[in-house]
Amino acid sequence: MAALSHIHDGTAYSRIRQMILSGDLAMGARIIETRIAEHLGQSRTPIREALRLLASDGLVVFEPNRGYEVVCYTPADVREIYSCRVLLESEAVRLVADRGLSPERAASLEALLDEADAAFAAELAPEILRQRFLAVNNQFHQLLYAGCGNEMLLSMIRKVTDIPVGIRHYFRFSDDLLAGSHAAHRKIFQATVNRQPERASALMREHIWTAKDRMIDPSEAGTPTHPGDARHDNGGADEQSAA
Amino acid sequence: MAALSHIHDGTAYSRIRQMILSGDLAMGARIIETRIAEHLGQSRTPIREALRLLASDGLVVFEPNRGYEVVCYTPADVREIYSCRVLLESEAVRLVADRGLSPERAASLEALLDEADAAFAAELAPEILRQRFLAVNNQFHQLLYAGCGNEMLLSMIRKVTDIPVGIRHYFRFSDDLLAGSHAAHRKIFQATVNRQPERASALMREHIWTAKDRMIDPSEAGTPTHPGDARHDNGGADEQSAA
DNA sequence: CGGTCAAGAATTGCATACAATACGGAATGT
DNA sequence: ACATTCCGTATTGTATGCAATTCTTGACCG
Repeated sequence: MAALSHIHDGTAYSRIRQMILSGDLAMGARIIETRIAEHLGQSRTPIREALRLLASDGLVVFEPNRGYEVVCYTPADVREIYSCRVLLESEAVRLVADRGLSPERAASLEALLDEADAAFAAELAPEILRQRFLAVNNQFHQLLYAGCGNEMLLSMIRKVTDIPVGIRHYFRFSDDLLAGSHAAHRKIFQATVNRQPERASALMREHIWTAKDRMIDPSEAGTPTHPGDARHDNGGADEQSAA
Repeated sequence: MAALSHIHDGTAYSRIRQMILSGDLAMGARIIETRIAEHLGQSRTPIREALRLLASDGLVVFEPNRGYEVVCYTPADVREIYSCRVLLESEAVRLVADRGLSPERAASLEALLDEADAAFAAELAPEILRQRFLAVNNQFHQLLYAGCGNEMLLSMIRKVTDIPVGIRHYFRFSDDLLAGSHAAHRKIFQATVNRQPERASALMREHIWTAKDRMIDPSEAGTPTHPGDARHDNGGADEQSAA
C-alpha cells in the first residue's frame, strides 16, 4: 500500500494525502474524521483507515483518543529530513550512474531539463517561476532515481521527498538560487549519462546540502511551530475543503 | 504511530506485528481478518486498521478485495534490505561516534557485549547459541544507534531491521561466523567510544557487507518463494494460532 | 477578577450488520 | 475427458450505532 503511495487512485488515502501534500490541509491543521468523511462522501470507516496509514507515513500525527492533525515540521525536523535526503539520494544516483540510464529515461530527463530552461526564459512572475521550477525539480529527482534497482531505497526516498509544500516557507528562494539548482541538475544528469557514479553522487550530495543551507534561521522567520493554530479563531471549517 | 512501532503495547497492531516478527505467523501465510480478530478477542475493525498499518510497514502485503498475507521476501529483496542497512547504519554509527556516547549507553552496550561473551563461553547447543547471540546482536545495533540524533534515520533503520525471523533461513551460520560478528561488534564499539566516526562507519559497512555475503545462493537452498504455501494442504488454521 | 468544577457537546474507539467481491466446486454441454 | 458456466461459500468493503473519552463552556465559589 504505502509502497504504491505515489499512485494517485481515487481512494480516500490518496485523496487525503494529496490534500496534505498540496497544502489544502495546512500544516498543523486538525483533522476531524466526520468532516473528512462528509467532504469525501464516505463513511468514517475508510477514512479512519486512511488516516492511520497517513500517520504511518508521517504525514499526520496521531494521538490516541484525541485524533489527528497534519504534521508540522520544526526546522530541526526539516534538517533531519535533508540529512537523510543527502544520504539516500546520493546513493540512488550512484546506483543509477553505475547501472546506466535507459535511453528513454535519459530522454525524459533531458526534456524536463529543457522544460526548466524554457520556464526561466519565459520571464514569468517570480512566484509562478518558482512554482513551475519546483514542480519540474521534483519530477526530475523522482525520475532520475527510478531505475536505481532498489525498491526499498526508492520507498525511503519517497518518504523524505513527499512532504507538504508548506515546508517551502522554511527556505529562502531567489532567481539566482533557482538557476544554481537547475545548473546542478544539468551537471548531475551529465555525470549520470557519462557513467561516473562517484561524481554524480558527490554532485548530488552537494546539491542537497546547498538546498539545506538555504534554510531560514528559526530566529529569522516567525517560526511557525503551528501555522494552523490561527484556524481555531474562525470556525475551522475551511481548512478541510479541498481547493 | 509507526514511529513508535518499537513499543510493545497491547494494541492489535503491536501484537500482530510481534506474531509476524517472531514467526508465529509464517512468511507467506495468508491472514484472514476474522480469524485474527477471534484470536485477539476483538472485532474486525481494529484488526483491519492494524493490518493496513502493517502493510504500510511492509510486513504484510495487501491486495484489494483479496486480503493480506505475511510478506515473503525473495533473496533479491533481502539483498536490497542489506544494501540499505549498509547505507543507513554506517551513517548512524558515524553520527554517534561524532557526537559521543553517553556513559550510560556505553555501559549498557558493554554489558551486551559481555553477555555475548558469556553465551560463547557457556558452550550452549549451537541452535540455542545462535538464537541467544542474534537476540543480543539486534539489541546492540538498536542501542548503538539510539543516540544518533536523527529520528527519521532511526525510523528508517527500524524499517530495514524489524523483519520476520524467517529470513534467517536465507543465511549461512556457523560458530566461526558468529564469533567473527561478535568481534566486529567489539571493534565498532571501541571505535565509537574512541570518537573515530569514519573508522566506526567503515567497520559497520564491512560488518553488514559480511553478513550480506553470508546469504545462501538461491540455487543452493530450496528457494522458499512461498514457504507458507504448503499450508493449503492442511486446513490452514494453525498458522494463525500464536505459539 | 480568577480559578475550579460540572454538565453538555464533540470526537474518537469499537462492534455489528449488510453489501460487494472473489474463490471453489459441482453440474452441464461438447 | 475436458472446458465452461453457474451458484454457494468465504472474505473483504462500507455504513451505522453506541460506548468511552476528551474538550468546551458556563456557573459557582473563593
